[in-house]
Amino acid sequence: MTVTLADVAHRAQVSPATVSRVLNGNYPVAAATRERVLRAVKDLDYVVNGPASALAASTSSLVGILVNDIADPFFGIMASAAQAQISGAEGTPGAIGGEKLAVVCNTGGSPERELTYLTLLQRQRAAAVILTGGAIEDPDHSAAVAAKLARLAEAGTRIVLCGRPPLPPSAGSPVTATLSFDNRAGARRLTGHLLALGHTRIGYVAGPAERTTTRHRLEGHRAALAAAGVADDPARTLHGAFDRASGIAAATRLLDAEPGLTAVVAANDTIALGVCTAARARGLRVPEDLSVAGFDDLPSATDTVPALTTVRLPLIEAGARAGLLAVTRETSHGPDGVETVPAELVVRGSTGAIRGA
Amino acid sequence: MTVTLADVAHRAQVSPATVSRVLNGNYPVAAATRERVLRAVKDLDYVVNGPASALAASTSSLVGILVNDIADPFFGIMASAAQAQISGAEGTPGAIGGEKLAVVCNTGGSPERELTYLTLLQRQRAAAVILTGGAIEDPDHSAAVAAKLARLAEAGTRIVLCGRPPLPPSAGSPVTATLSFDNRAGARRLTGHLLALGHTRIGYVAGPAERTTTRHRLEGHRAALAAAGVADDPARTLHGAFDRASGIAAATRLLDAEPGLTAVVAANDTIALGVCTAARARGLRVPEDLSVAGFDDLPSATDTVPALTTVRLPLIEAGARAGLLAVTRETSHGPDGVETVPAELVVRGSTGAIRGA
DNA sequence: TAGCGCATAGAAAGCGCTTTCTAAGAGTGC
DNA sequence: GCACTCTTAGAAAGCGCTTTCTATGCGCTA
Repeated sequence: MTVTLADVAHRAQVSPATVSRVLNGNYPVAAATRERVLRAVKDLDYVVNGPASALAASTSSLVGILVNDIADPFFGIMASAAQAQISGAEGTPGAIGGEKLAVVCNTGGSPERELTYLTLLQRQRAAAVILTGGAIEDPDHSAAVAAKLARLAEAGTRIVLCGRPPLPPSAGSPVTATLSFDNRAGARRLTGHLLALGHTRIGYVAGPAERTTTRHRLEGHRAALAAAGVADDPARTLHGAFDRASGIAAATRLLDAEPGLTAVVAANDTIALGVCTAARARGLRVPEDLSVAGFDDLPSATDTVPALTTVRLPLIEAGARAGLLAVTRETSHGPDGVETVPAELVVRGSTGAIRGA
Repeated sequence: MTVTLADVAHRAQVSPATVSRVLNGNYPVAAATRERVLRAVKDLDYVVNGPASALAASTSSLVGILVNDIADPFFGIMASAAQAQISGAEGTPGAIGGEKLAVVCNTGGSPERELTYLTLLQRQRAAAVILTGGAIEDPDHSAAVAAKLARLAEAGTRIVLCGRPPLPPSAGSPVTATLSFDNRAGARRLTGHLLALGHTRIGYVAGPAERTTTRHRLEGHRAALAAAGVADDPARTLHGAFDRASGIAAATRLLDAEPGLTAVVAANDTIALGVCTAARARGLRVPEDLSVAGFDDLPSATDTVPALTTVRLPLIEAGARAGLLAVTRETSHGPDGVETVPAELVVRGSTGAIRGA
């Protein structure tokens, strides 16, 4: 049947214990012995039995990356960076254990599936779990997630939040590290930029109401308006999904209701692209007739003409850092294990001074 | 410490064997006993130890979905459909085992990472593996993949190809089922459509040269030209990546070299969107001055004005079917387990009759 | 009433690793 | 030259399940 560790041991003329030690590299083995074992491994084309290994060591080599929407580049970029980091982290100083299997789990934004995946990963005794993207703002669900994370942490699973707000810092929080995107500050700067250009009638296309990311960005937007003494007309804010169709629909409604808008801020770049499309469809030029701004600085933000003014989130860096924190003994800088990821304003062609200003 | 099956057995006043049987549902257990066990499971918040279970049963509940590019909606859509199907397939007639953990592994198009992931999934004794997207046309790599798949199949892992060409049908092929996209026929129809509109100077923006998908679509394109007796000028074909930037770059070069082109066919929709952008950037109207066509019929194909003429691939259906084949005892229709997924021409606004025709 | 089969549940032997505990040599210092 | 430490490797006991084999009790038929 399949080759087992015992077969390797036999061929290398050593005990199973020695083979295990060579493969896991956590115990001194004489160079000659090691060579012999590695040769036998290669000769027999031996592949470790993961479940057996996980059972004995009571931790597996699985790292789960939870994403809200697998088809959204925002998550794709982070997940891909995290995976690359984890795959390459084997030899990293401080690395925990050997080669990891980084896998992404798509919750589709559904609270139930988020919980299901967490349970499934718990069942697999995952080495680490990375949760990306905003959390769902439902008290019941948050509590259920927190409880699940506590169970995971108890079993030794490292937990990294990437782009999520920190969990309430209770004593003995289950979370290993949190990378918190500074959505509020970024949004504040973005709207501040538009205000500085003279805009005061600014529409806002928000994301799904129940996401923390949506709320934080909206709060930043409103804070900027308030700071500038500009009244915030609630009718100028519309909620939708984080996608292009949503941007088209919302922009259309917004401009129908108030054709005098001179700028529209979108909760992310994909929505912003939709807003641009909608604007052009009704004959408005960007930015001459309408300034449009996005958020995230996805690659697609520079695909259009003019390129999008947006807020840059270092997704690749954040994803990679999340991966690193997940599989090494490295601990987080920052108080309570929370690292704030900066959100930087990037001014491009899609925003301009208000006419006559 | 953590709750084990023995704890549950003790609480339910039954033997561990009975608990196992209740949880796996593969053996008759009296209703009353089952109830008692399920109560105990709930009371203790018991979660199966996946590795232990996998070790004893010599198969895990992991299903790996390999994708070339996690940030590409083409893969996102298929993967997401497959995941949804697998998560929901637990009770399906013919289902193999219980709840599965469907995870996606991003190879980034790298042959090494493809092999690495396959090995890692082998190590985890995955229940099934789904390989999506075109294969890499390198004899060494193909052989290595085939060998790896053989090892996986030997260990009981089901293997489903989705959007890949069938493996050479050797006796005892390791592949459980193949969903082969009919790229050639689709491409032939698409170019046929342009020829029917009177176009003869048609540019082609191909994908990466080493992918089977690229080759098949290009072959279809050329077959259509040949069938119409239109000479195929190799200079009109440019290879690039499957992304928008590639489309912009290639279209620019193509139109610089031969401004008289009246149509450009792209190897996929994302490239086509880039072609549209490049065309507009040089003042060409689509479709009046230049017809543009894509492939795949991604959601973004209808986001633009005019919407893209393209070839529809039923990605959701294919992904779901792949998921089903992966986790149920269902076998593939079609000879050698190969099912051909049709590619249907979708005519929209981005293609038009040649001027004066 | 004896005997048989069927439905249900327990006992126990692993699955293939990891890791603790133990042992055997090989150096080293006095 | 002897006791001691240090390095290296083996023996063996599980890790928590699944599953085969076995046992029990019950409802039948003859």
